[in-house]
Amino acid sequence: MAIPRAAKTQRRTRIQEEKEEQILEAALDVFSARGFRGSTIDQIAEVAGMSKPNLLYYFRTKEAMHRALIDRVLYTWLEPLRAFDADGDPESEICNYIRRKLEMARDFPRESRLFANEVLQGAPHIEDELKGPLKELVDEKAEVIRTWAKAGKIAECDPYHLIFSIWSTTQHYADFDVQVRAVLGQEHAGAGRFEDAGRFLEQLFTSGLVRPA
Amino acid sequence: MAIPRAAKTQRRTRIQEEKEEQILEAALDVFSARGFRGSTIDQIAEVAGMSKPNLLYYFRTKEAMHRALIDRVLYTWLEPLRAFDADGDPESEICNYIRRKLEMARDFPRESRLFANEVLQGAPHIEDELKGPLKELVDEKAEVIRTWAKAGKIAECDPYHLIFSIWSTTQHYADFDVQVRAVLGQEHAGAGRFEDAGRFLEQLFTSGLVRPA
DNA sequence: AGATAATTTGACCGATTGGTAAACATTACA
DNA sequence: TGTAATGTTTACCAATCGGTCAAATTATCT
Repeated sequence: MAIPRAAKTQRRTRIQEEKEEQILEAALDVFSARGFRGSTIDQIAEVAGMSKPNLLYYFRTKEAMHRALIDRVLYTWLEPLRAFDADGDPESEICNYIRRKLEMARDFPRESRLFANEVLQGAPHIEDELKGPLKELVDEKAEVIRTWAKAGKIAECDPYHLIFSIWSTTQHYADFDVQVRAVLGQEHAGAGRFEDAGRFLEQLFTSGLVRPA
Repeated sequence: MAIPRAAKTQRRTRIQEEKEEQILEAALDVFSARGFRGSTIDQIAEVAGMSKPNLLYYFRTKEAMHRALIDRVLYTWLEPLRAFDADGDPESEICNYIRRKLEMARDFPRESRLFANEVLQGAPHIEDELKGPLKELVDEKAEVIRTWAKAGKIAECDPYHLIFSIWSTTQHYADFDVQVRAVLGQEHAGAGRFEDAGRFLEQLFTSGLVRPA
């Protein structure tokens, strides 16, 4: 008889790791493209290349799959902000953050859309993560920015809204990719649009916020 | 026998206008909160306060409702960009645009989320609108901005990405409202957050892009 | 190899989905 | 007021939903 899933934390088979990997990869595909409610287990099963009951053998419910996916992706997703260094040079720290966030929008658009879908629909499954770990991290980094401003290293500004504006501008290129490409048209919607965006955003944020020496 | 719906364009009863209004209002509620696929006709019917078949008497399908809603909201939604005046003062035109977009994020968050949901999931129902009317409008306004830059009235920058950054930063406060409130916490998430955001964004965009006299 | 545990599948379940048919009720207008 | 058009509801449909179950298959270990 199959082991109850609670016991699986003890030892994990090679098959378990592979299959759970496969499933979460497929789940990322589907959830990020259609949102939680708009996705079906059958769709994920098809993308993962396995039968629905087989998929439900590894994750008992649709919600369990979603939660596992969120947990796996959230840490990575916050990495750029975590790397924000209080001892670094303010201007280059901000530029680095923008650049890294933009790279993530380019290289991991599904992860971005996964969260966007979730937050957009009221964050029913990640409210705790937002009010807990996320808020704490942002509070910490906002304090760093405030310190920089107090020291005259950057312009006085609301650090929270600064962070929001970096999030929104960069993630826009992942979440609203279809719109960006439609507006830019075939000529300018090529791979170069991320470089263009990077140049613009660096210009926007540095000359706006960082005082010239 | 009931008139086939195609003939309804000819004359519209008072009841028709009222009910269609009711339905679209309810549809905006539901679609904006759950996305197209995540919404059900029953939910919309319940919010609208009528039975499902009654609702389907006015809109034959779920898609017809969605399309009618998009059509009705799109024009209004683009109004602020349309008001962008080539003959105005660049700095105040940009500030006005930001302010109006922010007001819309505050006063019409459902409309913002409706489009966000749609675009986020690949814009299956509004691709034509994006590549047609939207692109044309943005092309026109981008040309205005370029002219300003050429005339030395504002800094040289990519006009398309400037527009994108205004869209993303302002709409962020509607689309990601839950996240914004979670991060700001109860103390700072009050009604004042839109004023704070407005101040920050004006600072960001003007001192970054508009050359001092 | 054989026993045991782990994995996979097809058949199936009740609930919900988008949508229909037709009877019924109401309105508008002559 | 009568009647035809309009509006509303009840009952229903096939398809799909998330999820279960037991049987069949495969991997693991002695």
